[in-house]
Amino acid sequence: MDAHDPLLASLNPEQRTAVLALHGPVLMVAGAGSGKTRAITHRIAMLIREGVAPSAILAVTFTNKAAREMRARVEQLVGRGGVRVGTFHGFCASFLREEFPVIGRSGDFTIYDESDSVALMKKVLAEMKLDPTQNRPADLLRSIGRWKDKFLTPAEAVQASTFGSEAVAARAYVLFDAMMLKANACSFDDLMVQALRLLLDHEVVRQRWQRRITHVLVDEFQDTNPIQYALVRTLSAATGNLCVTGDQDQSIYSWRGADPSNFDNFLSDHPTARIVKLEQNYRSSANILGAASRLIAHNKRRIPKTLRTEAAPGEPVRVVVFNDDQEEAAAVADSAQRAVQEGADPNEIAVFYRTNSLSLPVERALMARGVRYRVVGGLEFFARAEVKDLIAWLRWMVNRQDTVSFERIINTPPRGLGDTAVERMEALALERGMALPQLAANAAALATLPERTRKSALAFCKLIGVLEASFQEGRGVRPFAEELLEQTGYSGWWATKATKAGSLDPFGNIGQFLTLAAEFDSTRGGTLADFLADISLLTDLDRTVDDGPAVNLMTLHTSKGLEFDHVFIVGVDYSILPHVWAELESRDDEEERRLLHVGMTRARERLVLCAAQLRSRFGQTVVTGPSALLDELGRDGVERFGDEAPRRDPRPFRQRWRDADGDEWAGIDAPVGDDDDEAHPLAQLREGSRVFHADWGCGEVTGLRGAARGLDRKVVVLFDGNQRRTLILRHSGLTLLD
DNA sequence: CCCTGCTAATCCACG
DNA sequence: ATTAGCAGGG
Repeated sequence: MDAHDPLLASLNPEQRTAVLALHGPVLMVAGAGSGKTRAITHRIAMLIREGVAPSAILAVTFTNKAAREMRARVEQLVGRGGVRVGTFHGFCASFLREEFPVIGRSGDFTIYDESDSVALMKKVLAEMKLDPTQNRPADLLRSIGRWKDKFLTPAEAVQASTFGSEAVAARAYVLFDAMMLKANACSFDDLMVQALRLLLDHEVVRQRWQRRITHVLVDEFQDTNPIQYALVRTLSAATGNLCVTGDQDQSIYSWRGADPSNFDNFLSDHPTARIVKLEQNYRSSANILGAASRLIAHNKRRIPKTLRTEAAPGEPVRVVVFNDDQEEAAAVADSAQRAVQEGADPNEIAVFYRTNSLSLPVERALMARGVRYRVVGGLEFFARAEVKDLIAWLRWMVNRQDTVSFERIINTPPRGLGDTAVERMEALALERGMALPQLAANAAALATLPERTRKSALAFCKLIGVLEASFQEGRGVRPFAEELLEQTGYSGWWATKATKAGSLDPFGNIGQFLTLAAEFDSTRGGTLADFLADISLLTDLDRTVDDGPAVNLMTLHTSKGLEFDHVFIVGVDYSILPHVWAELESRDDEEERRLLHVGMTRARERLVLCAAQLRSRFGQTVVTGPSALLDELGRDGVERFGDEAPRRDPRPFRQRWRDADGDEWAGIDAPVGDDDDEAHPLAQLREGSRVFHADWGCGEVTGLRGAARGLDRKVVVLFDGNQRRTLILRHSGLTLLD
């Protein structure tokens, strides 16, 4: 091959092999920072140069962001677009929008996110007459999700589950899916389940897509679940042109059904597959790579792999243990600020953490120093009430069967159609054999309602008429959204409400949403349904416009696939990493180790790992201390500060205890026997007792709360001077005055 | 029917 | 520490 070929010149021999293996099954094992994206994009460019139509190439990435980057790089290489690059969810959504009519469903379905699904699950529970506190909707949805990951139908799940809570979940699954169908909605899991079912059950569809797509590439293959693998396997079955890329050491999504044994399945399904290994690391300093490699070597179930580097050792990896999370946050913020002052690009600085809640102290510390930052990922924006309201209105305009959205908007803003009114309308709808939304849009049918309800319902009905009249496809999403905000009276209502709640900029999020709509109108364009399908699959990560230089904050999971010059990882604490819940789910620590490994290998030049002895949790301070994983980094090229303390004994942090009354509660230590506590002077404290506190003075106990017993209860005190405080009795420092 | 104030639950990760 | 959900008064 020609070494001067621009598509090959910049590649090492391993990468060239990957690029040149154009047809047939290929497994690319690519360690962190080994130039995998480069190999994939050059491979796509090569395919196009060899005459494959761009639209016949499907590249599946893990995030929208990765998809955008890959698309841009391919376009830059070949000078033209058209390659199908997207996430599994994105591909399936557009597939279903086109193919649902084959089975008589509308392509204008609504994609339900987690909170929408919870709302629907609550209706399911109501129908089943189950108590939502006993059967938590989110738990049921998780069970259903696991069945869906395994491609089990509701009927099959019922058959497979005889045991108590599992049987309840299976019955909920049956009803939930029926209601989803009625609402013409799909959950994130459904997108893949329905797409695969269509492909498998309908030969016409299958052949259409197998002809349409001749080459399939999958990135982050270690994080695919069985359904996703079945999807790409089916799509590529006719040609066998399936190229998967991944690294088992970066498998961090087993909790959503990802199955690393897909690697083995791929090889047994494709015996002729070519295996290419990329083991040259181009990203990190030798010290960073060394520490990360020593860490991951502690995993037992792993094919040993060694990443090479030609980089200099660089500065040492630093491990710092602080007294508490405040100190930790302050130190990280100081260090980031100093780096910026010394000329570093803030965009090249990142702070990672295991759980989203850990971002808060860091955010405050950065804010206090005036350092600009952005929180990457998450759903904060799309979870805002006003954004959800507006989306619900738009959704319902497209899909009148969407009950979850309907119930959100029927009385938003308030128009006298509260719970009782809606119940009455539901009853009437049932009587008339109509769907509720249908009824709401039908003036004649509403005539029999009681005076007040009827008036409100008719007004709503009229409003729908006005909105329908002003809705014209092609005029753009933004103008319609603006009109909707006015016609429904939402703008005025929200302004008063938000101002009362103390918001300085009540239209901030709505404005951002409108900008998003305007962007859609001016770039991609399309119907309102297209727009809704797009934004349903977006996270805040994708909404981030170029907002200038800022330090990046994100979870370790979100960091996958990214790289930064400076990386700080906070909260490498006992009970946080490995996270205790991972233990409770009887998952071993290997995935948690991989998670830290992923975070570490994002760093190019500078890596700092932080832990704290004390950390605030639910507003209270708990003892944590450095994680045992920090011992596995070795000494070579690693500098430690404040990390001499012995590790805590590995007792699960969230140990469950049962008290004398049989009530279960969670805590660090075993409950102190009631016998000991009985003797304590505060044990006599009752509602109405007079008490004294060193900081707050005298006061009166107005209540005792919480599931705990004895001195572990919370006590509410109204101090003289009208200050109300809630304290844990044992640590309250109160003196009983009576 | 709407608003207020109190209570209980929350925080493991993602599209 | 924050917030969603609920009971009781206007």
